[in-house]
Parts: sequence; structure tokens; C-alpha cells
Amino acid sequence: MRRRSTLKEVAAALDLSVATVSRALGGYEDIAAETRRRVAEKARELGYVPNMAGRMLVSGRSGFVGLVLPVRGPDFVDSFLGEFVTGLGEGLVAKGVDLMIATASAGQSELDVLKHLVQSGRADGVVLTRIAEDDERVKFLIERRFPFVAHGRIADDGASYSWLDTDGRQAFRTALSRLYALGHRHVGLVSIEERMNFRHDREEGLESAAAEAGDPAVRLSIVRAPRFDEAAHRAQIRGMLSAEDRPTAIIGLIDELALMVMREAEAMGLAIPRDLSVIGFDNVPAAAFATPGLTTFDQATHERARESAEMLIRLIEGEEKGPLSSLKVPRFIERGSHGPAPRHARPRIRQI
Amino acid sequence: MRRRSTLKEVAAALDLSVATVSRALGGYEDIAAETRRRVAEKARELGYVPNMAGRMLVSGRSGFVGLVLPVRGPDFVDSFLGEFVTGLGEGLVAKGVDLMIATASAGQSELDVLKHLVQSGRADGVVLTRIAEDDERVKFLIERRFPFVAHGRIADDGASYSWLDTDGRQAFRTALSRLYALGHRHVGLVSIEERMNFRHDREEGLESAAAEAGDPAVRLSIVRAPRFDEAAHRAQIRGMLSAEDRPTAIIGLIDELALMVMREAEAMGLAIPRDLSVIGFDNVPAAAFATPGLTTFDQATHERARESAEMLIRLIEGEEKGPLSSLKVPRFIERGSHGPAPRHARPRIRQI
DNA sequence: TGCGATTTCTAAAACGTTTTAGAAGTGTGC
DNA sequence: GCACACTTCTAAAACGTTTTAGAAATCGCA
Repeated sequence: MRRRSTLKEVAAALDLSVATVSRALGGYEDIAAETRRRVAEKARELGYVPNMAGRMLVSGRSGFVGLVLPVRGPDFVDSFLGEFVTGLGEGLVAKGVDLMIATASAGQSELDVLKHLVQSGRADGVVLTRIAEDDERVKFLIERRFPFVAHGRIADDGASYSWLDTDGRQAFRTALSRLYALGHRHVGLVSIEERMNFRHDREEGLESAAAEAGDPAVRLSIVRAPRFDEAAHRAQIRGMLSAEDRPTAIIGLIDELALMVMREAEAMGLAIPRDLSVIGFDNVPAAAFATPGLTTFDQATHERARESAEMLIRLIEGEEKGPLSSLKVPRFIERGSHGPAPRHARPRIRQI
Repeated sequence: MRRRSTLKEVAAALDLSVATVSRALGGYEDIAAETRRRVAEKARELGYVPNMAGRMLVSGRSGFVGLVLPVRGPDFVDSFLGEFVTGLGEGLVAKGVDLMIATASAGQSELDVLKHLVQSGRADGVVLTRIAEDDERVKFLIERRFPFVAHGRIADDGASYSWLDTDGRQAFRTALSRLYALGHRHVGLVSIEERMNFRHDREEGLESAAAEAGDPAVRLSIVRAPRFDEAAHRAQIRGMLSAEDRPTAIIGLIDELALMVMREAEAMGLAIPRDLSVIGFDNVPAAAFATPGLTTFDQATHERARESAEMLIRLIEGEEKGPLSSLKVPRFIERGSHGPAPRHARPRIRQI
């Protein structure tokens, strides 16, 4: 049963100074190779493990990177998070940095938590997810000159900070052009009310693609409800589906909404994809389990998270001066929920 | 823009010693009330925030609790994790403790990561999830006398450590008795091969309930495949469903497996719940989205995690001598995937 | 007045590390 | 034999906090 020992103990055991032991373990050239070897051996023998606090004190770094969990509603705690966290962890551990997770408890805003984390010096850098269009966290960190990487970007930024993002605009352009090619002319979008940047991006992609089709027959119907208000979304979807001229295809801003569309449509007697095509975004596990499988976009969260970690570490270590950024186009996952637009009249829907 | 200042600076500004300032901020009685007030005011004015490293060094505590993420496969990164982490965070933040997440990278076992975390002193205690029947992590921590709480328990323990668990045994007893009451006599179970404790528990519950029914007509069919081998599970399920005397109800050890059963059954032309009842365990989001909704058990992960945090803190602070434990019975969530056993002959299945 | 008790504060040590400035020892070239 | 450079090591300071032992001042009381 080995106990942790200190530098001083290792030094005493070898009749060396702590400075020598410290430098030997650090691999410095001004310590004789033979001495380095002896020190390394004794350190192992004594079960020496450097004490973080001591190291932190002198380096001024905590060796931690922080992530503030968004805890808006139970739904936010989705599979995205797990993927993201593991990816992040993998990227960090390679550099000997650890990940700390801060959660906002009742009555605390995410910003409060972030401030505390930054001010207490518990983290050397932070990762931000779910960026809003006018994000106060971003402002705070920029003003503070605190290293951070945002997973998402502010719409009107002048590249004043580092970010990674998914090209939702491009994805939704792809979705529309695919649907158009399949004969769909009236496309619905179930969106959210919150002014998140990803929403803006995707909606804009859809609208621009619709405009560029150059076909006057192309129509877009957009409905929105608050992010977690399932009942409101359900009502909106029903409204859309029971309208006289309902869309032949509906896109969900996120998979959750697309899955809701599928359920509602089926409940109303519509067959998917025969009567209605549905496309989502995120590729959550449930998308694969749905019947039929939900066609959606995958943003390779795990890899993106790992990349974020690497980017942040470069920022913390001051290797890079300017802000870094990276934009990736998500992969289109074609499953069974979309198909050609229905040829003839709309099937009658069951009233409920 | 306030900069962080130190105790020494606050002391200098008030012409006091650092010791006095430290004690004043700590609320000690041997500092005059008036002085305490002045110190508090000046500290606020100067934007003083205690430095963690300094504090850690003298207290010997890091103020962190660790969680080693299981990264066996992408499926492990399920919604359970997100729920668990946020719950944990909420429980910890109330006590001023932070959560650190350690991930095993390629070539590292979970045990390696745990050892490093414990030895480096980065955490004052750890939370363990997914306990195996003969868990080496548990052994290591007990031997080391390191504070920890396990989410799950070892089968044959003499209560030698602290745990929280879900009574899977009781849940599966409930499942069987409900199915029995609905006329089911032949029940299938799709399980995993890994010797995890929760598997043992649930299987045992099912078997004991079957035995106690005292009805010779009751039969159990159990199939198993490795945890992440989807193809193997699929094959097992198909085998079970195409057998001459297939079960009228199938229970999935976890929702994922139950959902797989539903998909395979539908693909084979069986209607749920008319021809086959299905029950899962976990209440993952996909369970609610399935058609019909999957009947399952909910273990209130979020609340359990918060409880774990509180338990662990009590352990770290040494308030409790003996190990603590808590066992909760999961809630039965009845959705549409189960119903009365089919009356007459089995419907013919489509060969695929 | 003197003495002990009480209140209020402080000096100094301790925690474990890294780094800086320089000491001691050993060659090297003239 | 001396100056110089190079190699190898070390003493001491610094990081910011908490705690311990005790100093200084004030007060009550005989």
C-alpha cells in the first residue's frame, strides 16, 4: 500500500535538493542523465505523484478546462451532451488537462456560474455550447480576455473569438434541394422561438435555397413554439397538418421536433413517407429507432468536441495569437422518412 | 474591469494582517464584528476571490469530486449520462464542490484513469457508475480508503462501501406479475452477456417471480449477446420470435433492447401489443417516441444522482463513519407496448 | 494598583511545487 | 598556472492560503 510522497522525500532519499529532483523529473538538460535516471527510479519506488495544488500555485494554472452545462430543461440533457463531454475529455486528457463540469443550480443563471468559474481561477479556459444570437457569456469572456472556444458562433461577429460550428445553413439547403428534386413544392418547418444562432442559420439556409430554386410554386411554411413547450409544438404541428393546403414535407429544426411530427402525422392517419416526408437534424439515437427511420443530419459531435479541446488548449498555451475557427458540413443520413411527393390529392386526415 | 486580488492586498489596504483578513472572511468569532464588516466590504470592493490552489495546498482537499466516464462504446454515452451528470452537479454545487470528469482515452482502462485521479489528489472522492459484479475499481478504492459512492452495488457485498441502487429485482418481479395477470405464460428476456450487477439483479427478479407464480405453465426464455453487438442481439431476437413456441411477451434488459425487439417484431409482421407485449427498463427518450410507446421503468436518474452527491460529501467530510446505502424501486411507466396475451393461435410470421 | 481574564489581532510556519540566480566542480586552451 | 567555459547541482524565493501560538490591549475585580 504505497502512500503519496513529496518531492522533498524523494530528494532526501537520494541526498539531493528538491530543486534537482524537480528539474530531473522535468527532464531538464542541466541535470546529468544518470541523475535523472536515479531520480526517476526512486520517484517510482516511493510512489511519488506531483501535487496539483503546489503546481497550480506556482504556475497560476489550474490544469482544468470548464464546461458549463446548460440545464434549461430535461430535454437539453440529451445525447448531444454525452457525446460532447466524452469527446472533450479525450481531447483534453492527451494534454494532461482535466475537464470540470459546472452546473447552474436553481436560481443561478449560466452566466453566474461561468463568472464564478472564471473568477475563482478553477479553470484555465472554458468551452461554451448552445450559443445564443446575442450571447452575454461570449461578451463576458471576451472582455475578460479569458480563453474560450464556442461550439457555435454569433451571427454578426467579426471573428473576434474562437469557434467551431456546424454548417446548418448548408445542411438545410441540402434538405430543401433534395426535397425539391423529389417533387415537393410546399415544405414546412417546425422551429423554436428562442433566438439561438443555429436556428437562424438553418432557417436562413432553407429560405435562401427556396428563393434560389427560382420556382414560384415553391412555398415555405414555418411554425415556432418555445423550445421546451411540447404541447405548443404539438398544437402547431397539428395545425400545419390539418390545414387545407398542408406541406408535403416537414423539416424539424431538431430531431426531437421531427419525431414529434412523425408521431402526430401517424396519429392523424398519414403514412410516412407516402403521404408526408419528414427530415430532422442531429441524428439522435431515437431517430434510428423510429419507424420508419428518420432521415436527418449528423454533425459528428464526438469528433467536433475533441477538436474543440485541442483548439482551446492551443489558446490557453498561447501558441496562437488570433482566434481560430472551423466550420464543418454535417453528413446527410438518409433513412426511410422521406420520399417522393404524393402524386395526387391529399389523403383525408383523421380528425382528432 | 476588476482584477483578482489576493488576501495580502486586502490586508494592506486595511492595514491589517493577512491572518486577520483570512479569519475575518472566515467569520471567526475572535475578530471584532466591526472589523469583519470592514474586511468584507473591502474584499468586495477589491474583487477578492480566494485562490483555490492556495486553499487546496493547506487544506489538502481539492474541492473536486471525480466521475470516470465509461466509454465502452458509443451506446454507453446515452441519456443516462447527461441526467446523471447534471443531477450530480446540482448536488455538489450546493456544497461548493465541483465535479471533474475523467475520460479514459484509447489504451487506458477505466481503472487506470481512476488510479491516476485518486493518486494525483485531483479529487477528494469519486462516484462510480455501472458497477460490475466483481468490480476492481471498488476493490481499489476500498483498499485505498478513498471516499466513494457507487451507483449500483456488488452482488455479494457485506455492505462494506456506500452505494445507491435501483431495485431492478423488484421491477422485474413487477413486470412478470403484470404480464402474468394479463394472461402471459411464456415470457422472453433479451439480456446481455456481461456480468454486470444490474443484469444479475433483474434476471434474478424475473426468475424468482416466475418460480413463485406456482404455475407449471409459466416459462421463461432468456437470450444473451454482448452489450454492444447489435447484430448478435438482432439475431437472437429473430430466433426467439421465429421459434415454434415463441413468447407472448418479451422483456428487454434495457430500453434499447426492448426497442430492438419492437422493431424486429414489426418487421416480421407482428403487431404490438396485439401479438406481442414488450417491456423495457430505463425510460430513455426514445421509449416515449416509439410507436406504440414503450412500457418501461423509470429510475429517476436525476434525483438519484443528486442524492449520490450528497452522500459522497458526507463521506468526504467524515460526518458518517459507516457506509451509507439507499435502494429505490423504479416507477413502472405503462405505455402502449404491452397488453393482454393473444387468445388463440399465434399469427403467422413473415419469413425474412 | 496589580493581576488575571478576555478580547482582538498578528507573526510565522506550513502546505508542495517551480524557477532564478548563482555556487561548486571539472575541463580546456594558452 | 591561470583564465575561462561548461556541466551539474543547490539555496532561496515565490505562489496564496490557513492555522497555531502567542502578543497587545482592555477590562473587571480585589
